[in-house]
Amino acid sequence: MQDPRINDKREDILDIAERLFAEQGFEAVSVREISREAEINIAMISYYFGSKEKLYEEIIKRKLISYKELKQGVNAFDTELEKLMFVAATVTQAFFKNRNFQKIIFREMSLNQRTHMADYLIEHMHQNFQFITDIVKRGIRKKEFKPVEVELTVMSLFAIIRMYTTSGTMICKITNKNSVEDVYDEKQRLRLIKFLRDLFTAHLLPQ
Amino acid sequence: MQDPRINDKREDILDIAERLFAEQGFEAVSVREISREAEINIAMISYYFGSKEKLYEEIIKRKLISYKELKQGVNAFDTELEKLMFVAATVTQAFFKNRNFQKIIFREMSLNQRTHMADYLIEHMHQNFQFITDIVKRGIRKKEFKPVEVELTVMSLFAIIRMYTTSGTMICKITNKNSVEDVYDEKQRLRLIKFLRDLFTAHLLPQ
DNA sequence: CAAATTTAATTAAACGTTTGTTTAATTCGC
DNA sequence: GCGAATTAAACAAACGTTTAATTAAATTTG
Repeated sequence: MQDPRINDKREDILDIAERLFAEQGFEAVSVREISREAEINIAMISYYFGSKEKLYEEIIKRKLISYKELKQGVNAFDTELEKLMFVAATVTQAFFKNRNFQKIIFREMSLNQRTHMADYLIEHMHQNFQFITDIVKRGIRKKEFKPVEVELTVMSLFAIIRMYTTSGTMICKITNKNSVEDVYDEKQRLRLIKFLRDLFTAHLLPQ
Repeated sequence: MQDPRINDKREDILDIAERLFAEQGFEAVSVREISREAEINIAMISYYFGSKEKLYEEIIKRKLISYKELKQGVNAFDTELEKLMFVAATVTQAFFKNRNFQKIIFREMSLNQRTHMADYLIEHMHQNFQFITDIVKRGIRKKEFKPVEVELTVMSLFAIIRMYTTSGTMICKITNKNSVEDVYDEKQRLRLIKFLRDLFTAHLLPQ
């Protein structure tokens, strides 16, 4: 908490390294490449973060969503469907905003490397899951929802948002967009949210 | 095509390397680890495959589904919904059977490494996408389906199967299974297929 | 306030490992 | 005894990290 510019520089390194890790994966990115891109001496990475792996862990932990606001946010809604749709919109927004980060997270969770990190992420994800699962279960109990497969339903919600978020080049090709950026503009975000609303409304509501 | 045992040994190496690449990612696996696990001399990898990267490419290309059978298979069905469900079941089966392979594929597609390989995979995936997209479009034209967002619908189908296939430890935890293997037994496969049927039936059919 | 001193930030160079690949010698099957 | 399969050893290059020296900034002192 000294010179604020020092923390700025630290944040710069974190941002640049995050991008590189998202593009290439942890092992494929060398500390030399990070230092080159961030225009710092290679020794500064050990100096700031201790090691390449600790830098990686800091990148991950700094952005893990605190679902506190989300949990408070849902209270504003009456029906479980509206709560669920609020969650879908919030998660979509967060994923759109931090696409590089999400790439790292989901790649890390699919690896058997750095198992303590994977365990940590799975535990975090599990809690979010549980929170949304409870909404759906409550909806079923109140007969607002059909008696669907709860776990698969919630998993599907994440799966769709995740795939859209992390498969930019693929979706770019499918939807005949010129640039990957076009896949993630405001219009497309709202389009995805509307789609999720339609899909899960048909799936959950009776008739 | 000489001594069949030689090809067996080659296949062994491909299988073992596939597992390692799926677990750890391309860069994290060393040729020494592959040779140790396969109980061969390290030089044999260059001897058989030329290089680590060519070994990797061979692992990928040998299992890319030929969608010929799939395209012929759908002809046995009358309605577009039944065709789509046949595709869903077939893809699920294939993904369940080759989980390690699918992990590699989707990780590779999310990386900006080995861009020619990623481009190749995206092109392949695009064709499969197109095939399924056509089914949905035909269903809409015939008024068998509601006028849904076609691309997002097809993407969702893949997204769900993919997430289920590649997030074993996660799903294991959510569903309170003891072992990851339990997530991928016959019963669970049928459960997932039934879920997909319910979800997309509600999404696609009028009312 | 300026000089002296301490602390922090930054650097170039070197460290010991590990990497993928190659070489040259040897073993094997026919 | 000849060609293919297999081996141990060596290769240069790249890796993450550390060192020791230097510059910059902050603090203390007279």
